Amino acid sequence: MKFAKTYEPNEYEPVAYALWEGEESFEPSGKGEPYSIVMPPPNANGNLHIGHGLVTALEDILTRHHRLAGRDTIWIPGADHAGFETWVVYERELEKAGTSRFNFSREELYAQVWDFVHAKRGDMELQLRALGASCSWSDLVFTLDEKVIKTVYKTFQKMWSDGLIYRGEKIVNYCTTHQTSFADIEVDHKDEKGRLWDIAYPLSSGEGEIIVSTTRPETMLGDTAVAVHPKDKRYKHLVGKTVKLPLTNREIPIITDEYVDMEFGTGAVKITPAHDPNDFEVGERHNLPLIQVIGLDGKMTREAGESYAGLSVLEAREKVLKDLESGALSREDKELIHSVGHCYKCGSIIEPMVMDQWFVNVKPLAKRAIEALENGEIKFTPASKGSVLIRYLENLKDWNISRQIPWGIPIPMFKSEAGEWIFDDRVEQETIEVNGVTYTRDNDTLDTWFSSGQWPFITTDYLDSDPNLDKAGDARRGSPQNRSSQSEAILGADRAAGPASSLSRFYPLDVMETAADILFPWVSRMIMLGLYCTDQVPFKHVYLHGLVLDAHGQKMSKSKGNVINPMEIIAEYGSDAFRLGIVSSRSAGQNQAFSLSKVIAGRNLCNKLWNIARFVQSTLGDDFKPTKSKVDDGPISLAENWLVGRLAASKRKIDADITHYRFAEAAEEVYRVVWNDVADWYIEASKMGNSPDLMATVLEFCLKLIHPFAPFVSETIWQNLSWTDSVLCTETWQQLPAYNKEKAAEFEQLQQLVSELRLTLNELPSGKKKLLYKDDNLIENNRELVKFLTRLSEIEQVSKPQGLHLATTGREVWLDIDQKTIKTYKADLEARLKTIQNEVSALKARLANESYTQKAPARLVQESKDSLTEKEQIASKLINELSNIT
RNA sequence: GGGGUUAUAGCUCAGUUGGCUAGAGCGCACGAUUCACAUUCGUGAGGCCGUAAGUUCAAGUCUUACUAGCCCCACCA
Repeated sequence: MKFAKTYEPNEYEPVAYALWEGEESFEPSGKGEPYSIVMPPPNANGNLHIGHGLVTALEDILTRHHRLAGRDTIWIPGADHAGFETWVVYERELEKAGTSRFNFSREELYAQVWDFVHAKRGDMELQLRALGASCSWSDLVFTLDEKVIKTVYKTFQKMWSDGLIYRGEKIVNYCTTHQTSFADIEVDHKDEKGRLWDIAYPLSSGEGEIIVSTTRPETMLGDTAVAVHPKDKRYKHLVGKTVKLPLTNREIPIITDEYVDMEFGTGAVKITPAHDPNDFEVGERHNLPLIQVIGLDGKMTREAGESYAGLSVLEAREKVLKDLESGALSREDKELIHSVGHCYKCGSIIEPMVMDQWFVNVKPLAKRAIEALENGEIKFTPASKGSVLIRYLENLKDWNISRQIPWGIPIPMFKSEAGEWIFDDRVEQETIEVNGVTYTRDNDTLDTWFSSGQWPFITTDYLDSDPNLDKAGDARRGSPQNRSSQSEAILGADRAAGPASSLSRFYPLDVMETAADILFPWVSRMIMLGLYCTDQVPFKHVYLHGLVLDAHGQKMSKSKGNVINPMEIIAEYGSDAFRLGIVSSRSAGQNQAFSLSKVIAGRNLCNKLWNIARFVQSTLGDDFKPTKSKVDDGPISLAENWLVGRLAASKRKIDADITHYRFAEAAEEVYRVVWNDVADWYIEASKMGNSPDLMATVLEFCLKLIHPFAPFVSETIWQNLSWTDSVLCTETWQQLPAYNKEKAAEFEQLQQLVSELRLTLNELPSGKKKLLYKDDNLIENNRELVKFLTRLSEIEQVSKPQGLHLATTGREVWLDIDQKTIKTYKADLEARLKTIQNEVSALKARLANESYTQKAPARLVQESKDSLTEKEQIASKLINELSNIT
């Protein structure tokens, strides 16, 4: 016997995975219609968390399902340099070592982080293997691979030429701790209690004052105006005059702007264009000067005044309030709840800062994306996310792609002394010379989403192959002077020589499966950049999964200590159990709890399957080989005919579920068919007689059904069977033999009989029971089977039956028991009669309703009638039986 | 402020275009048993499907309002 008594996942899983890798089972077959998924690249130097566990399970199910279906399937793995995330980790390492980023050049830092990441890289890939990911390892892409950078620069250059990337001095979100700017979407807004202070600004003329309300008094040092609403009558007479800014005595004008809310505070707002996004816009409209009073280090600048320079923002606030106490602070401060932006990594308050940065003009990109979405070119699961995305795109503002961190793709832009910017990809040089002019490199790096937004066509090498985009050009490098129609040429620049990539057939992707919370930062970018660079949507479907919460529905977090590590679950229950468990009880887009009981159920299913295999192999014998071709070897017994029908129906249901991304339902169906149909009925019945070849076919079919969900146990069994010599992972579906529907229906009748008998026997006192029947061919022909399934001591045909008539079975059968026992059973019978009578009267009432009989479909009406007749018969038999009990 | 989403058994969740008796896993109760499996087998008890109204022959499912929760977006000094 090749099958050990118990299935030990930890023992078999690595063996199965090694087999797959050795056989190159995950490489695309090159045959059939392409099917492609690209993995959202996990952090190269991190560990996988439970969310990755879900991603991997879902994407692997899709991949294996389609591979089994004969598609030319690829699942492209990736590893993310995770720009800012990794940088934060590395900066902490530097800190631990007692040094800081400021002691190294950009090149040194880049090299250090590279080594740091590569030293830690690999864990993540091992963990993906432990999860059973059947991804094509030879096609793995790291987000800093040469081909990534090459494509990203092409895109950058094209966008620069098209005027979609521009240099702008704008107000950006800035973390003074990490000393980098962020995109709007990276800022974490929290409602916080703040204080609102009223400060009197005296008019320059010396007569009167205007009181402004602010939550940030320290920024008044950078005020360049006071604004009121143009319709505000209270201040009409003051508009155009100037005030003397307290503490600095600078004169600033009183202006009007629609932005001001008359209802809020005093209705007069101090305007600090350098440190508030709204004020910045007001400043632009009114040509106000910018005075930067907070530096990039979070300290007050010299412009803030001698006595404030060098103070932190909070220290400056204290001092300003103190200095104002002499009179300008006009009233008691008030509390208010307002939203404050924080760095999503360290929690520092985000300072709006005016900086020179690279921006993407998103309007044209978003417009095209919206059109594609409205045309239904991409289907979303759940569907509502499509319209959510459209709304987001409609309101999208220009995108800051500059980051002041060394770990990332360098921005390929150089500036001359005269302030002229040019594109050049020689980023390894600090200065370059073009036509005798020296240009200096911009030291910033690109926002990671700018490169990962191009992931679908980068990973499939699409730009290197599409003949439509391959318009050879010689414009290797562009400058802003000739920003004409270069862009088309640029993309084709150095492609003409290269061979067409074999992966390009996989673009656009069939499905992009990812977390719902990166719909905006990632999915939106992929759609915009995909359309822009390839003229088509990057994927046909988007499936979004929600957060995996802890067992009580709480978000997992290190601080709460409720983090569940998928590797620990795998170590205890096995990878298959983890996959089955995490996929169950979960629907698209929904944040749902992780339930260990589902993992346990999954483990039990693996055990059940293992034991089915043990039973089958031992029944067939250790040297079994099928004698006939599988298709010809049809079912013989009633149970076999029934089971073949069930398997076919089950496969249809699972196919439909997967097509509609109903993973949990598909997994539930696998569980049901293996456990209930195969183990509980077919295997049990087969103990009373079976067709060996069919039994082998049934097992094979089950293994294929379950393989996408539980690849390890199914492959391990496949490898151990005496008659298989292939790899299950790369198998395709076989046809099931034909079956006889009448025989299948007869088996269902037997099932009903067995169930009724079991129920009745359960209610009766224990002991051996004999079943009597009069004329019943079904029972006659299946006497041994019924006896075995119900544990009856004997089944006999008699001419004069006696004992308890089992009316609810709908058959002429009796349990041979004495009157005394029957009497004890009377109450149960009465209860059952009552239930049936209730059903009868409900049916009668329904059929008495003319609206129902006239308007409901005839099929339903007929069903009601049939059901009524049947139940009335059983009821009358029960009444008859009860009357016989004395 | 805007948008999304959820409410079904003790717990975690299914329930697709309305169709009659609302399902699963785990848990619980009762019973069984040792030759596929105690990670087992059989049986059962648990549900005014959040509240109120409406549409319909028929509503867990559709509509409206309400209540409670969760999530996302947003610059309110």
